[in-house]
Amino acid sequence: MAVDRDHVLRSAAALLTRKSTATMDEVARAAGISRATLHRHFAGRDALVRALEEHGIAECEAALDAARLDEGSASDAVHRLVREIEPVAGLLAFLYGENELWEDGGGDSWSRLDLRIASVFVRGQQNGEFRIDLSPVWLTEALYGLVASCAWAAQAGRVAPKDFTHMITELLLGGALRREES
Amino acid sequence: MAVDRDHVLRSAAALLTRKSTATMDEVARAAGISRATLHRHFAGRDALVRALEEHGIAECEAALDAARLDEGSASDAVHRLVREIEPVAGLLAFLYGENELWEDGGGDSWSRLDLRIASVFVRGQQNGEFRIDLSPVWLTEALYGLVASCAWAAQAGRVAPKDFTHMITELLLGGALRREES
DNA sequence: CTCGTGTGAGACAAGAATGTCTCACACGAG
DNA sequence: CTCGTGTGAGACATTCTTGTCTCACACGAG
Repeated sequence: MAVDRDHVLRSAAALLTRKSTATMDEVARAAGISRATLHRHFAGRDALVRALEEHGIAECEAALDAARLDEGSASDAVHRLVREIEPVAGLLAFLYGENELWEDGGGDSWSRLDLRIASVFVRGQQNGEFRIDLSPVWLTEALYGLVASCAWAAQAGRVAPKDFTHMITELLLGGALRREES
Repeated sequence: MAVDRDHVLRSAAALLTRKSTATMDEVARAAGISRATLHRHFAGRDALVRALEEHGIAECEAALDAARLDEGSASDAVHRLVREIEPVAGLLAFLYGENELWEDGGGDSWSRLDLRIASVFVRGQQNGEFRIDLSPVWLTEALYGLVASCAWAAQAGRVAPKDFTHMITELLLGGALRREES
């Protein structure tokens, strides 16, 4: 009978992404529980958002670990990264849009994630895989943006969720231009 | 002595992008006016957000007009599009993150914008400029995502605003991979 | 069955945000 | 100068949200 904390957090992220001013009552109903129960698990709105942040960070770190970013070519690493991120894309999209979190502490965790992702692009540039006129910081931000866009578009039914990895990696790595070679 | 409506809307967008739960009082102070004056110009929070949406749509339509999307190659059209969008990127980023707008009416205006942008990608695919395994819908969404990412990153000082057009168009069209040719 | 745990529903007060109002004041036009 | 307009500051009631509490009930373990 215990509430599924993970399910609550995912529902909250999905709802708050669409409607950032949603009340605790709306969050509770979206998760299929009562406001009282939501309050039993999260002291308040702040606590909920902070839990959302911590949960998102933990999931992303796990995804980065699973992606083994240091192995193989940088391109393959990006592929694995996007594939591992897909399950938590909704969470990441919410957190990425919630810029206020980055200001009041907790930014260290995000910096660490940023650094790990950016290092893949650095590696790709150093070994000649990636072009050097686009900074690793920008490529990292762009990855976030594409993941969030794809998550939102999929949630809205505008794109097929099954193409998540393909759409993001192909665009991020290869761009929209048609290539004669390869 | 009249309040600069455009300035108020831009301030509001910039603030609400960072802190979506900001109070009317905070919005007013961010714009350098009193809450009373803000209320004289926008009946309430809903009215403010709706005005923000209408203003954003109008600016984007103007940007699309100025970009002359039907002329020249599709690549050049995308370049012009991004360049014209830059001044309203902050506004667009806010509206893109505020998905709740798309649900309760007004979605028609956005659909029209979507269609105009997507048609550029359709044209590019038809004349062989763009690859056909990435749908125009996705490319449109990706463009939004990249514009929003770049606007946020620039606002946070993580990337140089002057590279706005270059970073977005190069990544969107060419991707991150290094190319031997050309 | 009986008990303990966890939940839903709802009441309640405290607090915050909103919307409206009044008043004083600065400014420009005449 | 005098007037009209638009603004800032603040008071005020209303509404919404929040946080806490109580009570009844469903469920599983024993």
